[in-house]
Amino acid sequence: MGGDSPPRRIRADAERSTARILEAAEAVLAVDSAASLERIADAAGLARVTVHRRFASRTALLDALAEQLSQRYLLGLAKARVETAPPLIALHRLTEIVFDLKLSHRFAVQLSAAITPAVLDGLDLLFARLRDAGAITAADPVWGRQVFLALLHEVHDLPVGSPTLASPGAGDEVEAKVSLLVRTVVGALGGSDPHS
Amino acid sequence: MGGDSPPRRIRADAERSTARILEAAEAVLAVDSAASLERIADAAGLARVTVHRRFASRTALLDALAEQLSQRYLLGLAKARVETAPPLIALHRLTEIVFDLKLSHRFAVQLSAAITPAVLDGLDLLFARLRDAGAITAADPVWGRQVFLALLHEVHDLPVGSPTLASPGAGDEVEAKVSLLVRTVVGALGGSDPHS
DNA sequence: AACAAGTGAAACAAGTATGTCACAGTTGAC
DNA sequence: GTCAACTGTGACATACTTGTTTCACTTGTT
Repeated sequence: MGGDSPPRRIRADAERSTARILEAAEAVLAVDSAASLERIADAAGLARVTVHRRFASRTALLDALAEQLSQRYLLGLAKARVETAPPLIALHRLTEIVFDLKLSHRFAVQLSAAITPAVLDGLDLLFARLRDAGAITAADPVWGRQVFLALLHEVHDLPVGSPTLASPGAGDEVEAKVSLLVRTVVGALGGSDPHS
Repeated sequence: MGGDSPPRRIRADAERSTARILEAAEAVLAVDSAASLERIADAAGLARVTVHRRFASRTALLDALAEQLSQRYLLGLAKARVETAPPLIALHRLTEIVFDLKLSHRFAVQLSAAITPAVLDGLDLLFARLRDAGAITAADPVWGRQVFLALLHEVHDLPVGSPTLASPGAGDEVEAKVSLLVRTVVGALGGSDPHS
């Protein structure tokens, strides 16, 4: 009784729509996590029906979004060479990469499904390596991970004029934030200040 | 043309209902910030109509809740003697008090109206005093306040079995969390470890 | 005891969000 | 160019939430 799945080709058109919907959803939901599908569709420049055609339900859209964010985190962990690079360097690089994603981390974390076990494992490994290298004294990598994620938000949407970011030279804005985060996290976890 | 406000006595009955509704709202909204008034009414053991009688609208309920939380924070700041006590002691005491409130801080902060300017000022004063006393090196009290609030969440709902909380003796559970928070915040803000 | 205040049940109205459908027109793939 | 896939418009059904009103009943206050 096997009805063959009809040979439904997916047009390049449709795939672009899917991408635009996900993009719009990320932006809109970051501001208001209860935003309607209509507002997401508007932001994507598409009709609401199209959203329903690409995603069976609101939940399906949320799931797809979580999956996408999760993939980005995993890619970031890989690019930062969390497993092999000197852990302090990896932490610095990972922060840079995550900032570059420019996604709303507050939303990403709130969307618990985006932080998959694999992502957690990667982060835990990083903080275990930081501990083993003596960069921090906090024994529990889970605690390190939580502190990192919590402070990530705060640093990320820190107003640009903040005195806290005042860098000596007319340095890079992002670089200042990354340095602040690394310094703060390491300090919070009982490390000696890795200052120059 | 001044119509006297009708001499409407407020029965003790009604005041209890109001309190129960606020209590239930705090608990329910902490889990799901978009929970319906019906679910709040159920949690309060009252009918939905009664909620509407005590609070003109959903917004009015939210406002009242924010007001209540704000008052608790202010009382906590006063009891911790943020303005006069040695700042490190005040930080420790304030953390204890806020934990005792047992309210969902994640929700309280999300409910931005609860953190009124007066509360912010109190916190900023505390971190300015910590800086002046040399307990921390972070110059910007605003940054200190943000770090404090962010880490407050993490420490507050830390699982009890966490290795991070392992205290030498069979010490107080809350005391361990308070110490961890103070240590972490001070470290994050560049203070020398106030360890024994 | 008397009266005002409070409550629950039930019904109602209005608004909004989700999800589906049919139809006509457009666009990509071969 | 042909056909299937894709899209927008408009309409529809359903469900949920907020807010109001009426009525009968209970409870606090004096």
